Amino acid sequence: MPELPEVETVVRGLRQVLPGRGIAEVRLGKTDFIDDPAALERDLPGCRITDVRRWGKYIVLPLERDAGSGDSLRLIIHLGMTGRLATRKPDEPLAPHTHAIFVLDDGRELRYIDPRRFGRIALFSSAKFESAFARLGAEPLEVSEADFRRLLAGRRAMIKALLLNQHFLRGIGNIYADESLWRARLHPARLGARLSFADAHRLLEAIRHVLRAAIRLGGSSISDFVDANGLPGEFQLRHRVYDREGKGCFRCGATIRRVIVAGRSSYFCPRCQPAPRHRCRKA
DNA sequence: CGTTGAACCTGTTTGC
DNA sequence: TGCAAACAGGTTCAAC
Repeated sequence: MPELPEVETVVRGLRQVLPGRGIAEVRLGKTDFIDDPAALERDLPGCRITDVRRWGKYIVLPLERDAGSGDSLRLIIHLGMTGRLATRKPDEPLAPHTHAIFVLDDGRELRYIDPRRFGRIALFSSAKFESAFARLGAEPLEVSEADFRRLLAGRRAMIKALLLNQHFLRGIGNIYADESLWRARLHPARLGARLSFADAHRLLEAIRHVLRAAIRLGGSSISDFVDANGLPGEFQLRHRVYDREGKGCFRCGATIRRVIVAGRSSYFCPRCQPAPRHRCRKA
């Protein structure tokens, strides 16, 4: 569910209601995906949420303590595969797998739901946040074409692996990697360093186009993604290759195939996205 | 540097 | 129908 467009959708929704709100109380369920549960319960009450930001696939809530002691905190939330984050009124029934509730000072609740618990919740000081998150790659919607070309240069990994690597670019996941590669007519097993100038140009254009369109439509709702208000996205209706094995390519009609690249299902059109002929390195 | 496979969890879909 | 296998939007780690 949650790649860059879905996280951005959630962030935009939460930004309408969270900034300025104080955290009154923290209630936790299962905590095996939380870095330091005791720290949340100890340090969060009394904090005020000043903003809602996105950093790759992370939701970042900058906090200030009303004592004004100077050391600001950042609550970071990663949705993993099945995480959901939304505000609810306290009388609304608790969804199954609700593992964290942040009670706000207006009586509403920010609830985190995650059946598989592949997500992550952690509290960082501003300084530790900077050092830990600066290591991630550039934002795909902000990186320049020149920088993108520089990133690709010398990378012997397959382009699909690079797109999924959050230290290469931050925020792209399996759906948007495949959708972008299809639009750019690049086979997922092509090597990054072997992409031509024109290939790189098309790929970055495709990434920008696909991510922007997905954000505009509120993300992709495969089975259960909903935004901060509980509404599903619509970009799944616009998927051109993802999860379309055996169906016709929207561009040329050839049969979409699925192969495993970088350990993940990768959908591509064998005609539009021709397989690379890697030079044989042995013997 | 790179790749692969497994692990972390639960739920849903698919196949025999 | 029933049960088991396969699969799922992500990340991390060990082993090669």
